[in-house]
Amino acid sequence: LRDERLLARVAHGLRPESCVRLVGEVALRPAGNENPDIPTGDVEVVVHEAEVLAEAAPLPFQVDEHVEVGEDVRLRYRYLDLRREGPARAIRLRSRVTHLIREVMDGLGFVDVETPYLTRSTPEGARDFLVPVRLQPGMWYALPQSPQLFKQLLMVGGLERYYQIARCFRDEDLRADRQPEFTQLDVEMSFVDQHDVVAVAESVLRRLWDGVLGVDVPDPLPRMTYADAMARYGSDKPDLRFGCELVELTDFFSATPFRVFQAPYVGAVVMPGGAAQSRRELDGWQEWARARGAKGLAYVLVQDDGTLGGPVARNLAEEERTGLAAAVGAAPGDCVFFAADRPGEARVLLGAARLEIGRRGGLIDEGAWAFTWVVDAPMFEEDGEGGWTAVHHPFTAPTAEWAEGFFDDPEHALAYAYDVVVNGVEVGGGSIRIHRAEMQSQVFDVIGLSKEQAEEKFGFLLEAFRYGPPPHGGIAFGLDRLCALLAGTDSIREVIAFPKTASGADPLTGAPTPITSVQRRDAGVDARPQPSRPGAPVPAAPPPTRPGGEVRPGTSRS
RNA sequence: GGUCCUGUGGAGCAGCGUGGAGUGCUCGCCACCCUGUCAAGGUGGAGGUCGCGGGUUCAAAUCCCGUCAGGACCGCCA
Repeated sequence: LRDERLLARVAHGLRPESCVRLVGEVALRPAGNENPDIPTGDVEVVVHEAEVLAEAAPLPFQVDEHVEVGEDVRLRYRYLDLRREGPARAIRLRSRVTHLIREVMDGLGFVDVETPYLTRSTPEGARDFLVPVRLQPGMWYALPQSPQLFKQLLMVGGLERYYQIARCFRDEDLRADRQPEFTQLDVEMSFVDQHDVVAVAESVLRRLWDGVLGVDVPDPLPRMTYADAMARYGSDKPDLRFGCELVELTDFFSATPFRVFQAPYVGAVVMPGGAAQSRRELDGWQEWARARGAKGLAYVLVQDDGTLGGPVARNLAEEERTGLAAAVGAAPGDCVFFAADRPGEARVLLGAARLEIGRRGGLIDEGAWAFTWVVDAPMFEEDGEGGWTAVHHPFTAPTAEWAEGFFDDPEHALAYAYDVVVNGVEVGGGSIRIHRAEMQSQVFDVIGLSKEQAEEKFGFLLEAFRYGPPPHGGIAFGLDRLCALLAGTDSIREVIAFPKTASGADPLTGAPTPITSVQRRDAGVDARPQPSRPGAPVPAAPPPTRPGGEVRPGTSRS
């Protein structure tokens, strides 16, 4: 269209978000018409030709940074949402991240290998997503929870340095930081110890934070032991952007008359200025604690004159009241929260309280980056039925100190297992693997896995390990969590192009959907597997073990 | 499996505690007017089974029970 009046009419009738082709001259705006709020605010286009390539229907929501839109509507029309500046930036940031990762890994001589997405179910750990196999009615693939076993096979295969940006699938409940399919940067290396893996991981993090944010990451990153993290922060992924460390008071209260504090462990965390809270707020903490399965959250208020207030104070002995503030490092005006229980449970509760104190009190420096490694994780934990289960996975090697002793003292045995934590978010985790058969069978013994059961689950890996496997170890990063951190968002949905909602649905496509009876028949969903088929044992009920993988998901455990 | 929050024209909210006419706000949409505009301005208009089902009541968006959907968390998630 060249006629000026027609041009004006076309332009006038256009809705926002229509797709147009314009021909004209770019010119500086006349004085006074500049708009400093937009990138193109200094120039304008004097149009002399216009064509509507595709008109936009009235929009379900305004594609406009100034309007808040609910997430369900955004995801239903994600293609419109992605036209907005924030969402578009998050997706482009992710592309930048994967690019930088490939640069680093390639530069370090790593080989990018794709492992199968249609693979074998391992009946423990997270639930598998299952895929029926038309060619073998009644038989099922599982989508991988991680490429863990394949990457170890690649080490046996002599690849030496493997990485992959791999999709992983876990059929568990969703969270702000958990999707049923998510992406891992998966890494495995041969002839290495923990320091080598840590060094590679740090170069990835360093490049990402520098390349995306221009932020220098400390070199090397700080480390703390798992035991330290639990004792000081009540978490295996401590947020180190603020203090408020846990204080153990078991000895302090060793002779207490207060029955509640006559427990294997008593600890406290101080809320600065917390004595000014209203009764309603203090009651709110009780509700908060009960929502996490605790009986409550005992507290005392340190009053301005140094005496103690609150319902717990009068239950304490005289010398406990006078010495308490000093023992926990509380000042007048502070509130002290207590937990008395078995150490694990109490510390987790105090750790959660600490985070809540940080959030409510505005103690967290939002501009800060607090990195740390958490190392020397325990090898085993109680399975709740009188036995032991692997904390990380059953191929995780004990530390040198525990190489001989782990079998006799599984409770205290430590592993070459390491997590990297950023601002309280576990972004990666890995371990050095066992590559010697004798040690491996000892571990299986500890977790109560018979030779036959081990054979059935991991036979192919154990067989591979008969042929001279190199010592190896690795790590995996949660790519979605890395991107969310770099993008400054709490939800990984923001850095996933088409994420799923809490019920596992995709509001855009409507997935999942029922299938037709024809699809059902073709897929062999209801067919019974042929028991005689070779290599297809009908799985027996699994013993309570938790085999391996990495990037333990977000929530803390005792 | 559990706890909590939310659900009101197309979008975002208020109204709900203490029941009384689908009431209100911001934006969008439609028409017209105006206009060197860029989150334009003016006038007028359309658009809602208050998520759904049941109950209590003379009367329910509001109170109760159930259910569905979304969100946060616990469990779960090697």
